[in-house]
Amino acid sequence: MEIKRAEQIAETLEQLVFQGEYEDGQRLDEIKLAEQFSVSRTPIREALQRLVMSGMAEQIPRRGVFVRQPGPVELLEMFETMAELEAACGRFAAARMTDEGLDRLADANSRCMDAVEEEDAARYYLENEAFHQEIYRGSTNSYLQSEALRLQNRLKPYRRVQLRFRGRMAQSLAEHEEIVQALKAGDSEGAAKLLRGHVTVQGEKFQQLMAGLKN
Amino acid sequence: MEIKRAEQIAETLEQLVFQGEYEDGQRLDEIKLAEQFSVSRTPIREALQRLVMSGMAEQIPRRGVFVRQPGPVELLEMFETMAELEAACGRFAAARMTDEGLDRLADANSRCMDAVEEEDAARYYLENEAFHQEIYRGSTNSYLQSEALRLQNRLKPYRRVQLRFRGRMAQSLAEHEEIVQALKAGDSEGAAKLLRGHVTVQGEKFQQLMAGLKN
DNA sequence: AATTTAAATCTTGTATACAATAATATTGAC
DNA sequence: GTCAATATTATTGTATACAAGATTTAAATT
Repeated sequence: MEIKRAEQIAETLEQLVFQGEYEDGQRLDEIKLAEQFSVSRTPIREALQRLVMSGMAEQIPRRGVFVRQPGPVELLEMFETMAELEAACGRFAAARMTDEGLDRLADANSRCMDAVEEEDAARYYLENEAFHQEIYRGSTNSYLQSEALRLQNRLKPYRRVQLRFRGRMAQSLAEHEEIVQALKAGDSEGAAKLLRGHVTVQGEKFQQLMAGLKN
Repeated sequence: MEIKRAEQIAETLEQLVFQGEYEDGQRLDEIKLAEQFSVSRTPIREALQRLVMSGMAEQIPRRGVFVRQPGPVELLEMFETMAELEAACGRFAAARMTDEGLDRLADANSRCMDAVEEEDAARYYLENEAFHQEIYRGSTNSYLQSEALRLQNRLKPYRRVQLRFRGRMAQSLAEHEEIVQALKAGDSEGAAKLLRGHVTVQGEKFQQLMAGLKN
């Protein structure tokens, strides 16, 4: 592993935890990681602290830090919370989005449409992310926006999976269309409700997939 | 200043920043803090990182960390977000709270009532906090609960102020009563709307007070 | 005198050394 | 042979030493 500084190490470790490189409960050995990254324990410890702060690991004093992969229950809770955050963004966005913002949203959605036509799930995943981020931005509340971005990023690896469902992309796109209409109409309640449902479905699909894998 | 370990130092620093001990933009000098706490720079740096992570300070690489007191705009944004988080908690709580939870909520509210009768603002502040936390808990979503607790804690020093408004405590209590009724009735939409309003008023009162102080 | 350049100083970031505590192994008693 | 007590080892947490970059001060040149 190449030499990096603390911040980059934290990012890399996040990626590794996201990718399931470490399993739940595994202790992150400071010394081994220091050797792997060819640095001393100091920047490793800083990176580990960041992992702990972002909820991806747990620290037990004098024992070490242990990766904490969210279980099915916590994931469902996180999806539920994401749905509520997005609903909140939509509520504000409906009342506050500028014409430019609505244009950007329409553009983002048309790129989603392109991805569906190309049946490019990887691209849809990215464009969909951008679409939602445009709504966060539209809330005109940078704190809420950053919180939404944070959780979106945290759920990233789990959202990816649910697009595998047959017809999910097309359905998702149809929901997008409704959401855009509500936002254009300035319908706060409608936008909030639609976004809540849109994201909740993601969580449910994910749960279905997880349950399916267990059988 | 007494000797403490990193975690305690972080807590103490948070308190100090909360109390406005350091003004916005002030650099937190590692060496000076190390001397003040009678420890080396290492635990100080850990504590500073935690401050940065919790958004109470900003880190500029190779320059240092600087306290970041939220301005009026950001505070309004945070109150708005709090309102939405509480609304979300209420939405779930209305559908999920157990009888025991409802009992605890009623108890918490009656303690709020006691505080109002005693005209004890400090106590009302505490009991009110407990009342809201009971609703977070009632959401039966520990992730959402922890997020709500996090923001509630972050807004703590600013909520305190708005209780100074004449009649605010009594009005707040009346709103509580409505909220309890909606939760008991299982009225998700009602509970969400009431809580949103209840918290939004707090933010608005705070804004009024800030505007008043400027004149 | 003002501006630019270079030197010195200060500060952060990293590495290493040490201290304290937890985990493990070893020895002894029953 | 098993359990307990103690010694050993390993690991985290803190202190100190060093390296690299940023800021300030001083000097030199125009």
